[in-house]
Amino acid sequence: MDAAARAVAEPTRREILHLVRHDERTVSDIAEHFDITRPAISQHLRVLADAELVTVRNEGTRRYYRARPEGLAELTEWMAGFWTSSLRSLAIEVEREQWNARKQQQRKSKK
Amino acid sequence: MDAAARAVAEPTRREILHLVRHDERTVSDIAEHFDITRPAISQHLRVLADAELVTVRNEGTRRYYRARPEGLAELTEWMAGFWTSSLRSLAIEVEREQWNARKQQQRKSKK
DNA sequence: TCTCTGCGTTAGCCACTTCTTACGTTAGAG
DNA sequence: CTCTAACGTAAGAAGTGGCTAACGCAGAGA
Repeated sequence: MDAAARAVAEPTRREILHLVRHDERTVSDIAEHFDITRPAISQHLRVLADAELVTVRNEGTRRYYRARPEGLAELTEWMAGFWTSSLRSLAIEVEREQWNARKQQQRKSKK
Repeated sequence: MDAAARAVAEPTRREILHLVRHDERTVSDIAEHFDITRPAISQHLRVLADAELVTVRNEGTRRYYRARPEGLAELTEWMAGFWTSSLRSLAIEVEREQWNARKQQQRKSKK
């Protein structure tokens, strides 16, 4: 969750998420919408992928990125539940689990 | 909006927000919960205040900080509205449930 | 008045982030 | 096999962010 929050904090990454929120796009396609170079976009996509906010599909030499709805839903839900004390421990636990899951490079079962 | 997203990206600031989410607290009071110095807390509070996520009340030499619910609500709503309409309504539903739970001041765990 | 408390601000340092340039890799075309 | 397109990655520069130490300032009390 910490990774997702930091990923969304970047304006460029938010624009990228908005671009791939419905359709999948290649890296070059995404890069055309910005003034920065393609490698910079690749690095942003890596951050988004580590935060599990996007998924990738390989097709030949091309890589199609797409927003991962579950990750975004988790982030939104965490945001909404930030205020209630009853959900505090839950949020912390989820954050810890996802941190461990990321370190172990394994997929976590979603709610 | 951009300021709010950046403010929440910091773990320390999220903890601060959590501390003042219900009761107002002084800077020294907040600083006692962390290992960092009081000026560092002041700087974090300034970021949160600039993002309009907290409000201040002066009383003598003391400054009481408190979370500003509207600020977080805007952030949550923006997050929810970032994607598809289906996810949006889901997130709003969750938010409404938790708002009701908070109003009831009950400690029961909710979904 | 003088002193103390509570807090904000500044300067400087260190760590992290973001970007570009250059290079390495893989898959398909010819 | 050679060439090219579409990537990822490494390395370094430049910028940003968070922290501490030191200082400044206003309010309360003796």
